[in-house]
Amino acid sequence: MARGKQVDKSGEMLQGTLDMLVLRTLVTGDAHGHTIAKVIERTSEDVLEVEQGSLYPALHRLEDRGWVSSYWGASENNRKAKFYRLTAAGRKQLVAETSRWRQMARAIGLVMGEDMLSGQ
Amino acid sequence: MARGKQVDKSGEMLQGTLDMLVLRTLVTGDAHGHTIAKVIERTSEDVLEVEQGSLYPALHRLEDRGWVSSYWGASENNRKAKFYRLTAAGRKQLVAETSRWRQMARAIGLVMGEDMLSGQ
DNA sequence: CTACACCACTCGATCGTCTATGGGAAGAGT
DNA sequence: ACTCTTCCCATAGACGATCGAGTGGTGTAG
Repeated sequence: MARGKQVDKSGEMLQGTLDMLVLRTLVTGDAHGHTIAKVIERTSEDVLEVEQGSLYPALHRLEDRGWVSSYWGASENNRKAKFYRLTAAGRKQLVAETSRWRQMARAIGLVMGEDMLSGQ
Repeated sequence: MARGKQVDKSGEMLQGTLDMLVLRTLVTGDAHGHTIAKVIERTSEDVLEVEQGSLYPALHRLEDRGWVSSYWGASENNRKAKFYRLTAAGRKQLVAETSRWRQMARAIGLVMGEDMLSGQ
């Protein structure tokens, strides 16, 4: 098929939102990487795809910045797994990123000419 | 000032949406770079900032891909300016990117636990 | 004992954005 | 005439997030 390339894989469009999504997922409780990815994929109705090559760097990034902490434990399937817990700073960051996300989404809606509903 | 860095400039969060915004702006009519940037900033109520270092590469990118065409003309202020026009392929691309944007925004809303209003 | 799902991690490449910098030309003010 | 500001286009280098592909290890089921 003399086709060009399909430029859009899901993740490429909204770079920068993965951290927020991970943080949000951890509000429910501690979780390890594999689970976090599955939860995001499922709750997004499989629209979002979380690649491992994006997930683990993100997790380490969040930990470096002090937004999550980690500890080793056993997964639901009795395997060794690194669990992540949201820190106080992480909660603040989540609030900040969420409000920024809403602001940006609304701004884009304005330009696109929709009534996207500010939703506050 | 012993300040670190402010990680979030607006554009960094939604990488990939600039093309869509530019395309959308051109639906109204041909325009040159400087104007396109102003229109996006204004209609977004100054939430979005369009840096020249992002705008011109984006414009050239869009032209390379055949989504816009360009021609030299005179601006409203009687200055030399390169105008851009949406092509038929550009319109199709805009439709595709818009629907993708809506899908992603909705998916993120689901994960974030909001009722962001699917809006169709 | 083999196959597979689960779990973590890493590397190279790519791509879009940013900051910074360059130039040129019109119009206003001095 | 000169300068200053605003408008307008453009590019270079650095940066950071993502992707694709690959490594390695371990319970569990057949």
